[in-house]
This record gives sequence, C-alpha cells and structure tokens, in this order.
Amino acid sequence: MSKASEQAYLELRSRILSGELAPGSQLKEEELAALCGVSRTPVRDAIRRLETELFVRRTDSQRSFVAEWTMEDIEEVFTLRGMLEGYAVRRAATRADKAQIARLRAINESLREVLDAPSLDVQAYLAANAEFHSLILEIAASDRLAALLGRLVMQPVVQQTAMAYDREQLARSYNEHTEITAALAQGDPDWAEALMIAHIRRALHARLSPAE
Amino acid sequence: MSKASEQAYLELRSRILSGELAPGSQLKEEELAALCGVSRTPVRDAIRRLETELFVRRTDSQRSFVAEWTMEDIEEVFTLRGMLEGYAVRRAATRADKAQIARLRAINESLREVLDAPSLDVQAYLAANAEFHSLILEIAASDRLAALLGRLVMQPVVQQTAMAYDREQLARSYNEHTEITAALAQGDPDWAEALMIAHIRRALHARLSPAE
DNA sequence: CTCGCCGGTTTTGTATACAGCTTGCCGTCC
DNA sequence: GGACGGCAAGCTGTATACAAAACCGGCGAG
Repeated sequence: MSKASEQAYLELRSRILSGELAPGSQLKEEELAALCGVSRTPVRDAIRRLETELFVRRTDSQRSFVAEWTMEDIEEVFTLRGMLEGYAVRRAATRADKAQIARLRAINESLREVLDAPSLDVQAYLAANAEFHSLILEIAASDRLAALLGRLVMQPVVQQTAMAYDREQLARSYNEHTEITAALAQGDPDWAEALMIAHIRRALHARLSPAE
Repeated sequence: MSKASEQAYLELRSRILSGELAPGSQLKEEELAALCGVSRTPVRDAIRRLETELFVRRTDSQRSFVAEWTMEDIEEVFTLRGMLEGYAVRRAATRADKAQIARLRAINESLREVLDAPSLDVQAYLAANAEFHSLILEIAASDRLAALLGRLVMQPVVQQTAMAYDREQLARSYNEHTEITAALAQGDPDWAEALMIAHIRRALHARLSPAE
C-alpha cells in the first residue's frame, strides 16, 4: 500500500498490540489522523483493513472499537487456524518440490540460530516463523486460501503469543517445524496435517498459560 | 453501510455476478463512479469490500480486476466452506435451544413452499437458504467465525450456484436442511457436521455439472 | 421517577481537487 | 534493429470541505 495508508495501518496496529489503544476503546478517525500525521482518508483505509483482520470491531452504526479478546475467542481463532493451515499443509504435501523443501530447511536453520544465540531474539523468531508459514502457504498454491489465512486468522494473535515464549517453547516450535518439513519431504499429507494441528494447538496452550 | 457506499457495493456486485463486468476486466474507480452515480470515495469502499469477499483481485500496484474463477478455485472455496460451516454447525449442535430449532423449522417450511409453488422462484429459495445458514451461524455464537464465513467464503459462489438448480436439486437441498435441523435438535455435533459437509459438497457438484 | 422527544455536538460519509505513481508509447542512441 | 530512457496520459492516493447521521444531554409529560 502506498505511504500514508500503510503508515497509518502499521502505526495503529502496533499501538493496538502494545495496548496503547486499549481493547474496547473507540477509534475516532480524526483523532487517529492527528496521531499518525496523515489525513482521515488513509486512516479510514487502515481501520477497514484492521477490521477485516479482526483487530477492530465495528458497530452497526459504523463506529469502530479496538477488539476485545476473550479466552474463547482466542481458542477459537487457533482452532480455525488449525483447520485452515492444516488444509494448507495438506495441499503443500502433494505439491512441494525439492527446491521448496530446501528453502523450508534453510528457514529452520535460521530458527535454530535464534535458539543457539546467547540472548533470545523474539523478533527474529517471529520473522523466521512467519516466513516458514507463509512459504507453506505459497507451496499450497491457492490464492484464495492465502487471502483467507493471511488476512484473517494469522496476524492478530500470533504476535502476542510469541511474546509468551521462553527458550524451551522456542525449541519445541523449532522441532515441530523440522517435523513438518520432513512430512512435506515425504509427501505425506496426513502426517503433515496432524503435525500442523498439533503445532498450532501447542501454541494455543502456550498462549493461554504462559506461566507453565 | 450508508447509502452511497452500499449502493455502489450492490451495484458492482450484481454487475460482476451477471457478467456485465467480465472476469479479468479492470475496474477503474472513476468509470464505476459514473456507473453508480456516486463519487469515487464510496466506490473505493465498495471495491475494497469486494476485494475481501474475493470478487475482486488487486495487483501489486493497486489496480483492481474482476476475479477469475477456475474450476479449482470453485472446488476449493466449497472445501473451505465445508470446513468452516461444518465447524459452525458443530458448535450450533451443542448450543441450539428449542426456540432456535423452531425458527430453523419455520425457515425450512418456507423453502418447501418454494418447492411446492407451480413456478420455480430461485430468488425466494436463495433468500430462505441464506436465512437458514446465517441462523446456524448465529446459533454457533462466534462473532469471529461469522466474520470469516460471512465475508469471505459464502457470497461469491453461492449465488451463481443456485442459478444452476432445477426443482430436483432444490428438493434435495430442502431434505438436507431438514436433516441438519434434526441433527441440531438431537444435539449431535458429529451428525450435524457430516450432513453439512455433504450438503455443501453436493452443491459443489451441482455447480460444476449443472447439466447432470 | 421514567420514558421519550428534541437540539447541539461529535463522528462518520461523500464529493472534489490536487498530487504521485504506473504504464505504455515513442524517439533516440547504441 | 533492438533496447533503453524519458515523456505524457491515465489511474490511484491523499487532503480537505461540506453533508448527513448518530450520540448525549436536558427537559417535559405521563
């Protein structure tokens, strides 16, 4: 997206994720325009986009609020992600070629580097993780599925989830990625799907009880 | 949505469905604004909305085109719908109360009236069908799931599908709705889900080979 | 005391002008 | 003859002013 619109989107999303724009609070276009240093028009675009990504809720009378997430909401989003990404990886299993498998392995290598580093770089983890999942989506070769998943289910919760990860969680996540890659290399859709669902399920529980 | 924006949306969607705006053709804001008798602003909103509903595809450089649907695309959308609506009806099975079941039965009654009428009113069928599916979504009581399904998977293809229905297809559809209602009345999620998936699968095949 | 109506105020929707980017064509240079 | 570069036209992005709709307070009637 072009400059102002993208800027407004990133600005607002980051403030929502950080809690600066608290769940339940109203988003007023003019106020946000001032905040982002752009006019109302790109802010409107950004709000609409955040709405489709479930960051923002809209009342029947067109007023926007920061979405509030209950435990049930979170669990459900993970369930949906499980179904959709499970389907994606199932498709990927019958389509992946050697070069793509190699790229997946390379991404996993960079995940391992994060793991082996002396200090935990969660942002680097997030980047490599996103790359892994979106490469699988690319291999699945379905624009429509990508549109669904990319826009709607992945972004909102993943970022906050990873914040709750300790080194052990990261290690498990890395192992799961390795397994999924193996399943894809074997071309086994059932195996791949089961692993992906388990992978996402574990992320859910890490999210719900970070203390454990 | 308020007047002009909604009007533009409905206008454009109907022209896309009718083929007047052909798949692959470029959507130019100014041109469409003239077509709908509104300014570019609401047209932009409408295009963005149609984009999230997969009616419209957007290039990397922000130009919009009417989406082109291959057989594979259609099959895949039905698969996704099956997963998501299957999940919805599964949730509904453990939540529906007597009043809601009664409403589902009432909707099915109106479907039967369409069936028994001397001339086939496909629009009336569509209306009642949409009501049935959205009531199930309501019973499932998940705003997020509703946001996903309502916006993204249902609309694009359903309308064209129903056009291909003859009276026998309508009768089968009615019977399936009745069965699903029974499964919900029993509170049996497995049954309900299986029926829903079958229901949607059959719609797919009616869509792919209307001649049969 | 409650309910509903009414006006000011706030917030969103729409139109329009202008700016910036993309694209495709045409001419020139290698 | 081909390719690269620049120029012009067309389309989209952004800002802003004005219109319409929704909210909220207070006031009056039942």
